[in-house]
Amino acid sequence: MKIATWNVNSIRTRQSHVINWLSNNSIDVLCLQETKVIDKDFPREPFEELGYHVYIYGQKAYNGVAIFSRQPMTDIIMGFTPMVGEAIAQQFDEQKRVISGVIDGIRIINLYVPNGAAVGSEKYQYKLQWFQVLKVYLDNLIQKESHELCICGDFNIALEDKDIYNSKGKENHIMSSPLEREALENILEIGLQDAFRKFTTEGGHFSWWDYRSGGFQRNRGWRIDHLYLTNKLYGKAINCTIDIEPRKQEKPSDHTPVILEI
Amino acid sequence: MKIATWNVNSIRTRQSHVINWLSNNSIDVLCLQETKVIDKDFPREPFEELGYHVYIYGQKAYNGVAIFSRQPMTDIIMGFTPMVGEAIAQQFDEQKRVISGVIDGIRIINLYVPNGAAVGSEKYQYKLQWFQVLKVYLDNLIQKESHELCICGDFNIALEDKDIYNSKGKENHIMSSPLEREALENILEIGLQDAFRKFTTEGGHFSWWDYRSGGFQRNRGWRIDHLYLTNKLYGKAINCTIDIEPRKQEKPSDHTPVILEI
DNA sequence: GTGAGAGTAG
DNA sequence: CTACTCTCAC
Repeated sequence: MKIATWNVNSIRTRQSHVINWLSNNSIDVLCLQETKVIDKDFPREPFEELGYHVYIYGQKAYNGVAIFSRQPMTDIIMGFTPMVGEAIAQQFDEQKRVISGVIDGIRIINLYVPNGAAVGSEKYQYKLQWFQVLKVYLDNLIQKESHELCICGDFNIALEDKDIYNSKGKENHIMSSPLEREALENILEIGLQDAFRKFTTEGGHFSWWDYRSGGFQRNRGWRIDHLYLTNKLYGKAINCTIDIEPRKQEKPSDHTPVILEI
Repeated sequence: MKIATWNVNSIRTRQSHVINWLSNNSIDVLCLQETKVIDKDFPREPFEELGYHVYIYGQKAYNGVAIFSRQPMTDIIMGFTPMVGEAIAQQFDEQKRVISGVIDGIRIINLYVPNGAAVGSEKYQYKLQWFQVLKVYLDNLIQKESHELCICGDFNIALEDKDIYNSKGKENHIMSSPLEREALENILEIGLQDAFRKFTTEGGHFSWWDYRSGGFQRNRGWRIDHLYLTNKLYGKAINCTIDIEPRKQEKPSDHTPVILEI
């Protein structure tokens, strides 16, 4: 079984890219971020024609997440609210960043973590708070269910310096600042491990390259798209790779897919 | 010799359309309207590579006119000001709608007449005033020079009911109202004749179809792009046709070229 | 319906 | 650098 995560930066603009990629890669579950479209305008049909069940949670212009699954998923959860209650989550769920469902006894949680703009900014505070809500979400989920977890998506955080093309001078950069890393590590403490790092220890593997100043051509990338697995599932992981082909194409997303095989 | 007029609705967006069309049609002079680009960003090179001399008079976002000519033109005039003086023309030349040059003893005057929005509106008044300035421009030009004239472009006026797909209910419509027609007829009184009407008398020939509500598919068009000639030149006219092929293509301009052969 | 630009976001 | 929304113009 192959589970992939891909920030497509607009599903409408990237429709053909995603179709081509799915046609050439036997993906069972694809988690998408930054679909940037309200649900009624989401192009479901082309993906349903490819044989996928389509679960979407979108908004206008920004954010938006979706899961495509060959087999139907169960127990779909949209946003934080069902797990943490309106009191805490309602304001956070104005931004559509979380969708989850169960397949083959695995709960897949697809996240689009806030970018955070600049360290210390209001959006940075929002990002850190968002992780606190995510923690409550996961704690409550674990109390209710006993599925293995695959928590994946665009985390907008590189946990280690080797996940950044040139880590020098980025000690307090957005996506690599200590507070962000702590926030993510705090999440992982519930018992999650980075699937990619089971198979690859060296640095220089990236999943995102800034559109600006030829980031991809110069390989100035960051590894910020991740698949985190609970213990049993981590044990079953056969492979985890980054496919940079989609990033080489015409009008690509700035992210490229990461694929887990179990 | 073939002289054509074409409102391209953005030369940058229509670059390939114009290149293809020029490659397949032996055009000596092409008058363009609505280039919608400032002079420094005008894509000169592709047209110069096709063998044309490029004369441009543009502005940001709106309006903008240009002439491409196989042979160099002389006595280029940009805007109204050189002919009517700043006092009258300066405000009108904020909108780049007039460019002119001489080739083979013919002065070609390329016009993008204001649209006028709605009858009675402020823009309608502007359109009528603009014709008064054009009259002064032509009177002064005729005093200075003795060239035959080819006055062409997007006139945003259909002079006769048969130039409109369904003239009923358009008695006081923009582009066909009596005051607009009078304004244009007043210009023609200096001794100009419609080249298209030398060869075709029946109606139902159009040069513009609204993008909205499938105007082209339903052939709901208007003939508002014209080539007017002084007597001697009118006598020499061999043919004048509308080429609707460009309007059939992907992402077309809402106008299609009109070609004069002399 | 289509294009350009300003503003916003990443 | 890319994508979206909004406004304006036609």
